Amino acid sequence: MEQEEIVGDLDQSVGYVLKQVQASLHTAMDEVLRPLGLTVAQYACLELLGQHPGLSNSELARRAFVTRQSMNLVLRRLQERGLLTRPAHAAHGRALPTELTRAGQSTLREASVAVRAVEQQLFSPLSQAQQRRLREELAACAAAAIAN
Amino acid sequence: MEQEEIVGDLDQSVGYVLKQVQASLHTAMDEVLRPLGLTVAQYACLELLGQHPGLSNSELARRAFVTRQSMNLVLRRLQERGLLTRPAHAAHGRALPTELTRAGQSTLREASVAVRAVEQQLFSPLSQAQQRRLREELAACAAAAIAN
DNA sequence: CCTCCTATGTCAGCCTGCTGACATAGGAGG
DNA sequence: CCTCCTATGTCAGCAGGCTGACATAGGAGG
Repeated sequence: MEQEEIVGDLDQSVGYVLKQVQASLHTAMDEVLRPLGLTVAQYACLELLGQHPGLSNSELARRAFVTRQSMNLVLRRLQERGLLTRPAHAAHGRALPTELTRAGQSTLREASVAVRAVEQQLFSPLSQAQQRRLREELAACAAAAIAN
Repeated sequence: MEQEEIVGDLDQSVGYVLKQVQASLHTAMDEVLRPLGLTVAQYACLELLGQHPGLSNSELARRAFVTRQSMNLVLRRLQERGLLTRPAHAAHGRALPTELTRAGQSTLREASVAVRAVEQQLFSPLSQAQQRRLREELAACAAAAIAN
């Protein structure tokens, strides 16, 4: 229908290409997570808790790039499914430290394997060295953006 | 509150860092576009039409990484504001070729300048050569993902 | 010529994420 | 000690995006 050889200026924009790859990643992740009954946001939450047990709702939200309110809903769903536990009352401040249950850890392991495969597939056009450099350069941009 | 020096495994994931940068870009774009009364999706639509006049709803949706239904709503809003025009009836198939009005082109120019500045700022930690290589490598991944 | 098959535009309903607001807990500073 | 100030959790309301569905236009293939 369209001549794809005609390369517009948008393909010259780093931001557009970045969005393109991110969209591909999100779609691919959604496809492999759906059979496990997980959304991408829910998976992100589990992965964060797997690597940093005891994170609070707000802290999880920041690291998953969503608001506290959205993360709150994610946590509630996962808690209903028995994948994680939160104390009813805060021991010290108001922050409620969250932890994975056995079931949560099990689900996370399954999901993590699938997502890792997806990621590996997506970045397969690049060598290991290229992937590492890509990650470092993107991390530099992210760090600068936060500092700003 | 948290020791940021502690680097978890997630920061070793290209996908996570990619998401981080993309989230920063989206937030920054939203901030500069809001004063112009535009959402990120609306800007994307205008930019696509500026570079490829006559694109249909479905084609715009694909290139903006949303569904036809979502793009349809975006187009309707922009049309109400007089920023673009669509024929009431299709000349040939069912596709309705969309074009920017003078007002649309004007708004696009303003927005485009602002967004370009944001992008330049975000990727400023990288040299021109690094940015170019980054874009090419990401484009390679995107192309492979589509081919798959 | 007639029959699939695909692509497009559109409607309805749902879910998710965000903004705005509020109460509360802890710490900083006078 | 009392007063801001910040951070957190949570509730309510709203906008945006997605899935599912339908009708229609055009082309492919027998």
